[in-house]
Amino acid sequence: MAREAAELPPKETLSLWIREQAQLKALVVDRDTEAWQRDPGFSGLQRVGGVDVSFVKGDSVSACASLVVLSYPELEVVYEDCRMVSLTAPYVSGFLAFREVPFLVAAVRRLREKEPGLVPQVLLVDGNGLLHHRGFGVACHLGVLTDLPCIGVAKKLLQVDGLENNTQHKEKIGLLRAGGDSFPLTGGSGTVLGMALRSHDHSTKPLYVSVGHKISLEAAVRLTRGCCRFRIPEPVRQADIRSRDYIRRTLGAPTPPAPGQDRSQKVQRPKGGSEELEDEGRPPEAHGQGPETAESPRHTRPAAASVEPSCAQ
DNA sequence: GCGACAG
DNA sequence: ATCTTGTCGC
Repeated sequence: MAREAAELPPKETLSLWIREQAQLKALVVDRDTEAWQRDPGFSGLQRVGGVDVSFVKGDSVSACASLVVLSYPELEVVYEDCRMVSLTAPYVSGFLAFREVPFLVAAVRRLREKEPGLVPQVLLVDGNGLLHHRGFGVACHLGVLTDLPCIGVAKKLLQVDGLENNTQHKEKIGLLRAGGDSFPLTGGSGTVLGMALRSHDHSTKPLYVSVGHKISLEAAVRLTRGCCRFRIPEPVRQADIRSRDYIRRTLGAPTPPAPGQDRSQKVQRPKGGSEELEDEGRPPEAHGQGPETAESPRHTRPAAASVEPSCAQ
């Protein structure tokens, strides 16, 4: 039952969110902190993570949050965690993290508990880092809350601080000749907020890379490039593919019955009729079931009186 | 009224 | 984010 789109938050909520972003932003580290980041070939880097959230078609609440870990430099998936979640916050440009990040933090926590040896050394995040209205995009947010190095990888330019996807910008894109070519995205303040990167020889549309946490912009761009078999970096791409697949497999049985819990969430299975093309009857497996929900409405809780990272490495 | 708007 | 399979091209 597709719940209705969450309404735009009241302005008090937005001001709380802005305050929380400002407090957490003070904790961002925008330089290399790990030895492998300085190495030309990233020697010492073995695991790169990717996160993504995919949505159910007619439903603005149900989604699948996924975390994958790939080996480096082989870029083979060595860990996958997909989980259905119930989003509470609506999408508001500039506040993406408040919608998605609680579930991504939870995924990282599960990984730390179950497979500490597979915790990634860096996370590629679908969205921006410092390239953001207030310099604190989802990649920064997730980085601070997990204390993991994070890179923001956006597919579209966030037009902020004077940055515009205008004719001049498109001209610069046209000058990107080969995979790895890039140019800086300089905000009105003169600060370099990120880089436009041609991630692949056969890709015209650039990626917009920015620092999330505990990595320099130079290393962030170089690593993003090093993760691209196609336009989208493999960790993010795999997280996206697998979360979508998970949703497809879950659609036929939206409410996985947890043993011992007969919370009848009324979900009508497709009737005998030819309502829908069924996938191969693949029972929900591997990971936990039951939509999880972000704890109590964020907007009712006072902004972080304490701004400590919830997970320390 | 019109344009902008990461995912 | 999502709506959508096959098809054309390198």
